[in-house]
Amino acid sequence: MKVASWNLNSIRARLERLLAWLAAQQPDVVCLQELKVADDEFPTEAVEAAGYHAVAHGQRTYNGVAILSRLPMSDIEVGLRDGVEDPQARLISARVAGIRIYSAYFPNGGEVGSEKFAYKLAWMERLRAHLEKHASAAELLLLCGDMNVAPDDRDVARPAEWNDTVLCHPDARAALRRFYDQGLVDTFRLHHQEGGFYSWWDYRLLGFPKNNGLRIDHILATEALSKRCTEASIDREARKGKQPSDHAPVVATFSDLP
DNA sequence: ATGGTTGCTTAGCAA
Repeated sequence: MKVASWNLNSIRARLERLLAWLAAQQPDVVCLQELKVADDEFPTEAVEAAGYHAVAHGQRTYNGVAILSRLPMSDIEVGLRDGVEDPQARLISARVAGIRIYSAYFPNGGEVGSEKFAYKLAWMERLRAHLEKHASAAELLLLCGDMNVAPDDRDVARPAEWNDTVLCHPDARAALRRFYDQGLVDTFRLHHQEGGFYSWWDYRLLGFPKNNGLRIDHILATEALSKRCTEASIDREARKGKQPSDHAPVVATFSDLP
């Protein structure tokens, strides 16, 4: 089973790119983030014509997450459902072939010390608590998404420029490590201990031509699933060309699954 | 370098 995660930065602006990528790469499951459309504007027909079921949790202008799957999905869950009043559409999950798969768009966090940064850290802790409650260590589970955290300096082209930002701040990295401590494995790191691989390049800094990138999009797997992860990669090619998303798709392949 | 670009929505916000 080939699973991907991709922050599209608007599914409306990126639909043709998405369809071309699905046709070329043939993933079985794709977790999407930053749809920026309400559910009634999600391009369900185009995705189904490409051979994928789709479930989405969107909102107008901001955020929005979805899962595309060639296999049927069941037990759809939307949001954190922890009693906190939160209108931001950042989480959806579905069961596919016996695996619970989450598509998550972690808050960016704005500036260190801001309200947004506090919300980011709180949201990460809410998600961790949700997984602790709903996902046992033995369960087959994937947490995929734009996590807006580069795990360590290997994942940052220019650490000195980024270490004081919300993407690399020690508190953000510590919050991400708590997912690892809970038994989730970074599938990309599993196969690539060396640095120099990135999934996001800032439009503003002209980051892609300078390769001033960070690895902030991740596919985390429970230990049982991680043992079946045969390869992991980042499709840097998909960041090239006209009107790209600022993110590249990240991919992980699992054996002994449909 | 407190810069720069992109998308959504329509001048300003978010990333």
